[in-house]
Amino acid sequence: MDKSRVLAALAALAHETRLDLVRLLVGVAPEGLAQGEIARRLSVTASGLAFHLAQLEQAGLVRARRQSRHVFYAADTACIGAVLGYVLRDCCQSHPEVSDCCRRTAEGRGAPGDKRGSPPGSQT
Amino acid sequence: MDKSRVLAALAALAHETRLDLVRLLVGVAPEGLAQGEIARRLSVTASGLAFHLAQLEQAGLVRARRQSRHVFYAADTACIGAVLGYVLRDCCQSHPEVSDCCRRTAEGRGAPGDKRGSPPGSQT
DNA sequence: TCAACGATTCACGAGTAGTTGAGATATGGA
DNA sequence: TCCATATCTCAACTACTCGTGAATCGTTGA
Repeated sequence: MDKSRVLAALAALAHETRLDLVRLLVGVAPEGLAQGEIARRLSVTASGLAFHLAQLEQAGLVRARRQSRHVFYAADTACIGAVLGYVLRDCCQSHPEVSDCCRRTAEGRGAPGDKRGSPPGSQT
Repeated sequence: MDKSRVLAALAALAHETRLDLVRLLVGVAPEGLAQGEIARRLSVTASGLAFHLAQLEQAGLVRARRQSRHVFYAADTACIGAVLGYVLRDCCQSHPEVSDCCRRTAEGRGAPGDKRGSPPGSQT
């Protein structure tokens, strides 16, 4: 897991459709879903879906598997975890507060002293 | 921490210069560094740095603080952790393998059965 | 007030991402 | 073989991002 792979993965995740794709595919991992079924569930066009799946596959976040006329896409849960772990360790040097907030948010507990209820500039 | 904030944060992180910025600023958190000092350390132009810092600040990943003629930028470690935690929980539904790989990578242990030494299509 | 310094903003051009529709390709069944 | 279905590829277009240099703004100290 090197820097360029992590950058590609982050760029791949930084799009609403692809984040939805990852959410959907992680939910059905490790079997995955056929492209047509994904298109139906997320209401995206076939060509748009192919584009986004290709991005995710190139970033290593999902893997494709042909089965007769269908192509099943499955989330690569190990790769997704490795990307998050890389950001935690290499970019954040395992900073205690980063790790702590990550764990708390992941456990659905939120931050105890969450001073930033709304971010500067992102409120509507 | 809603979806649009996470998307903005991921997009902000998905750039080499900004990932370097985050690494640098997390390393000196919570004090932060003045913009000129950051520019020197990372060898980027002043205008380019201002652009990237603005991206990071808008995404909530760093915070600016004026001190006389200097503007100090500090990483918002809680926000960074929350973004990672959101991806773990909301997008990956706390999938055990994702959490596991994340924890292992963050602890520098790597994955035990890492079948993907190199990703499909990202090797040079 | 003035000069020096740090930070910000602006315009411009190049490159890339995203969306869409049309057509091509591959597979399975009648 | 023919048709229906599933997936892929391509071109065209729009919109955005990024890097750069110049100009501008704000603060400080003489």
